[in-house]
Amino acid sequence: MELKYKEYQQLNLPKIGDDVLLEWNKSGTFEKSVSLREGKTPFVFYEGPPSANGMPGIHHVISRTLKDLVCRYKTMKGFQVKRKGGWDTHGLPVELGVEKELGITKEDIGRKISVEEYNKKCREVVMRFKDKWDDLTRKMGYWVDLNNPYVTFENEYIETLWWCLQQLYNKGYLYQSVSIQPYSPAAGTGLSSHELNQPGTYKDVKDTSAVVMFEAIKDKISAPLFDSSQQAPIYLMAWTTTPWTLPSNLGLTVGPKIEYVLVKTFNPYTYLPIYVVLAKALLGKYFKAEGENGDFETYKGGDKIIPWKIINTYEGKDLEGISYHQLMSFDSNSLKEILSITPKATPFKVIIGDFVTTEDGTGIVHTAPAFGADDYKVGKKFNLGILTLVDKEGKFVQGTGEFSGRYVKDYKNDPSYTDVNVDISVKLKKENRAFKVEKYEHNYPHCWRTDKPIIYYPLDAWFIKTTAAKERMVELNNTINWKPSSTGSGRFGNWLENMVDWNLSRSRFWGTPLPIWRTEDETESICIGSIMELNTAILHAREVLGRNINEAFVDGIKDLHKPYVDEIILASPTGKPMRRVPDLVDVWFDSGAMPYAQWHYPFENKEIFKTAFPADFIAEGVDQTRGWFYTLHALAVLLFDSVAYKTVVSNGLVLDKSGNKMSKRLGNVVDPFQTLSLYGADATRWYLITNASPWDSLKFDEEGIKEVQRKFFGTLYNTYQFFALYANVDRFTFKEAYIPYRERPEIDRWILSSLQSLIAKVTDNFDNYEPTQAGRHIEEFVDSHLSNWYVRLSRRRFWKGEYGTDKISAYQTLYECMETLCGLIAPIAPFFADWLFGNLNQITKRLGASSIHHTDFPVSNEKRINTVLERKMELAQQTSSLVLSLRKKVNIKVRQPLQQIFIPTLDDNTVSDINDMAPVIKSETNVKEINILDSGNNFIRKKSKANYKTLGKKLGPKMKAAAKAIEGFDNKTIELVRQGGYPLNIDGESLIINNEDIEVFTDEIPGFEVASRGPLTVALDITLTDDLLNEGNAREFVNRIQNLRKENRFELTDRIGIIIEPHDQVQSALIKFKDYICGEILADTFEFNPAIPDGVSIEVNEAIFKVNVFKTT
RNA sequence: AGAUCCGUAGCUCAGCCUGGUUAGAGCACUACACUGAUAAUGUAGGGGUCAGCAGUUCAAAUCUGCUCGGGUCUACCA
Repeated sequence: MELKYKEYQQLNLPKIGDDVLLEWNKSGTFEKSVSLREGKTPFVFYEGPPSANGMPGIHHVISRTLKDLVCRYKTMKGFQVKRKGGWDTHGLPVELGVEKELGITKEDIGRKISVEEYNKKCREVVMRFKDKWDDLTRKMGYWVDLNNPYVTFENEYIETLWWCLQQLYNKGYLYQSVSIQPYSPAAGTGLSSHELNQPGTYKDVKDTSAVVMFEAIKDKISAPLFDSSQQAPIYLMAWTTTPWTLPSNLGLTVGPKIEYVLVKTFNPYTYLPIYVVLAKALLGKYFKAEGENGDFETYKGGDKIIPWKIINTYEGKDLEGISYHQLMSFDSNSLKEILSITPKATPFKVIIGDFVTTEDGTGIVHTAPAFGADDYKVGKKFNLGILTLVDKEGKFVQGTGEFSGRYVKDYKNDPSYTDVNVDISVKLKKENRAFKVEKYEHNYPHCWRTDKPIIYYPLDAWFIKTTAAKERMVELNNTINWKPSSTGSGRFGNWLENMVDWNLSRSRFWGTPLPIWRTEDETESICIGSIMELNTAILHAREVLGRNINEAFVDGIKDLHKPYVDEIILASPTGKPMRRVPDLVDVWFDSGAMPYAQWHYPFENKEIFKTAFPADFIAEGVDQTRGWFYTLHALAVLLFDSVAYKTVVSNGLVLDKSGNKMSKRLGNVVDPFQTLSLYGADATRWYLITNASPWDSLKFDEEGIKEVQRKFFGTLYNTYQFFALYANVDRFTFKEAYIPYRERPEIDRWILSSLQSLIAKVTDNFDNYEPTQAGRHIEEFVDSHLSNWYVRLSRRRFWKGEYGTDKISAYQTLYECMETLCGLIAPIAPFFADWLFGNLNQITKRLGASSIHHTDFPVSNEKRINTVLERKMELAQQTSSLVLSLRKKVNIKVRQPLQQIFIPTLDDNTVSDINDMAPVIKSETNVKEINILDSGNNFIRKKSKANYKTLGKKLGPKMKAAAKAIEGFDNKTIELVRQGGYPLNIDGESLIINNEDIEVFTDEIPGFEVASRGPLTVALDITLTDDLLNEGNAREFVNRIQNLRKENRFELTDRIGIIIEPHDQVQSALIKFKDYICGEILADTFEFNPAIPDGVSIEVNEAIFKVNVFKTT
């Protein structure tokens, strides 16, 4: 039995996906697509590791589609693209999940459950949904190596991380310091930003706020202040919502460009005369307008209106360096104490900070370096020192006067708690140091576990000195191709500009331990860079410190996690014991180091690494910009002075169809498995890619997938079905010689030209990482060019006539289009492409590949691109469309032939174009003649319009008048302008206008109904002669019989006989067109019989009569 | 608060870079038509202050500035 193209009942995309997937798995299609390119230029791709402790969502499908299509495309372009999968396994989400599951909190770890057991649990949980992920990966057609993934908790992986850390340590980039972090005194623990971003942590609360007055000291620097005031002291006013930080105050920060004023007034609590300094913009907050320049002499304490007067104005930077008296002095915050902590500190002065605003407060910021990140930063910059007068339980330390031991907030749910902030404010009021005390409502973060307010608190942490390489990081970032580019220059570039050192420390349990050991006095420390180094050091320590230590590790360490590493004691060069610092490193370090750690570099795979760094391409969600994209970049620059990736695509979020973020809470999460099984991977992928640019957020709507399924895949599938139907009849298997392009009919050359143009566009878009545009171009081609024009117009060629050159040309052309389309769509719709390719290639064996993914991407043959032809065809389409609209208007169906149409045109090119396209237009619109009314024809009325583009430049303001004048031109004037140099009179001024300055058209033809679109106008002659009516009846009759053939399920090639009941209205037409009719309906016998035995009633243009059709073969 | 993306028909999106005449397509709705591939298609209809305001210009959906609304990221503030 000979091979036939498979024909199908209906399109079933999910089934196609399943079948193709089965084939891929059986034949190792993915592996082969990589091995086939052995020795070719590598295209390096990095997989950002997902965490398998949560279920995959639909948003994972979009980013993975994007990654997959690029890798598939590059493979087809001849590169070898290895794709190593990976798993992110450490980190807080994992730990929080385990805590929740076990019903414990962080404090219980090490008490209720050993660290060993806890980490064992984490290790189990972290791969909980690996199977689900692998399943999704396969079903969505994401080709990535699942068999040899990198896993961040494995010893080899961690060993490379240690190596990286040691490199940084040796370069002096790894250091310990204090950082100000969110801290919960109630829970006794620092909080990560992740925890702080839990819903409900930020609450509106009312706190006691105070505007307090710091007394300036008169000296050389402050002289400009004192020049204008003599009698009363001068105070710098600052505002705080946390009065408990005031004893720890060490500075006052002003904005360099903010305008400040010195104001003479009275203290509203003590009524004493004072001078105060504050931002001019905030005067209104503290002083009533009526009091300005009031009478200072008559003022009495208690008066409602307090007089005030601006004495002088300063810029922030003029105030820098002014010293002031400490606001609240205790034993614990004496200068002596400050200097004992920071020996060369110079506190109690005015400093400059960019972060100061005039939105709230006074424009002068009370600065306590221990209790705010900004404060700490400027404190350090201006050497203020640091005071931490509150301990980790949240109470004042001893030596802080009457406040000693008091909690700064009610952390213990103490019913007798009194607010220390109020007491501090009262004390300051009494001391003439408060200007305004009031309740202030603001948004403040709370600990998600205890519901108590957090404070910002200095905690020890290890840092990577990323700021040391800032310039280089910015420089190298400029070489990275960001999609979209705004993310690179904006979000990412901005982030780099404002970079701070990378806080690596996490005080958790399940993560990569920081491999630093140090002596108790912190004078000696080492950073371990490999397992071997650690094992040697373990044994060395036993030599030096005695045989009773590290007993469990004499055979080497088995697991680089806690608690084991913490049990190891090493010996310092001077023979002192060293213990590991307790911190783990930020999980982002794990993933940022994946270019090295995935290959266990430099312990193994040095050669592979050389060819696999940096990446040519990575892609993740835009939320990774300051996550993975940053850590990859930072480490590559610090370790290798290189970028980590050359191109990065950041895709946007997937929202639900109403534009809301998908969340479990709202219940609007889309289950990717369900989507894939319902619509298939191809339709889902195609929808995700073509609906919106990857970086725009996508409103996910199933209706959109249905549309893609129906419109794009349905159309392409139908095109194939059509082809298969007739190719099987004619036994077309592409065995005939390829018919040269120039010998093919115009319509074939046209679609082939469009195809080559399409290849060029698609290639260009894929090369520029614009898959959305690529997909949309393909859609356009399949729908409006291939299916609804080429196939539609060529239909007859496939089923009529001899199997000769014209027919073979049609088959070859359509085949080539479909085969090429397989290649073009393969990156986005890999299953359908392979399925269609298989259906075609199994019969013709044109390409020696078993999968489209093993072929080369189509290359555009520019010689075949005929833009003139493409333009002409467009004109034919438009003309046909206009004629059809006219037919509709006068209600004459297309099956009724009409005699002629008229097309007025004044452009010689259009004349020849229309003539060339006449056969197409005639057959499509069923008219006999096309009459072109050219410029020589004077009986049509010409109209003119200004060419705004050319005239606007010349005329400027006179444009409007000119346009109006031009619209009034008659035929004669238009002709004069076309001859050139016509003087147009506007406002008494003569302007020469030429042919190119006007557009001439005509949209009416006397006596005819016309239709226009743009410059094109068509008129239809609707005169119906008897001949035309007869032919119309004949064609109508053919249509009815064809429908009957179809209803009776006759084969395409079945010959029939026909008996017709005579009917006056159509009889003559049927007789006259008998040959035509028989030819169309494949009838061998054709007879009339008034006594028709049986048959069905048909209706031809209101004539109703019976016919009987029967097979004769 | 800063950065960034988005705002065009009931819905999904083009057009904006490079200003120009009547702002387009698909979906959905209605009617008619075409079809021996079609769950397709064609024609017609309704549907738009192009988020708003101001500026530049002869001319603004398009360029500039501001405002508003939505998303995301970062930060969290005296």
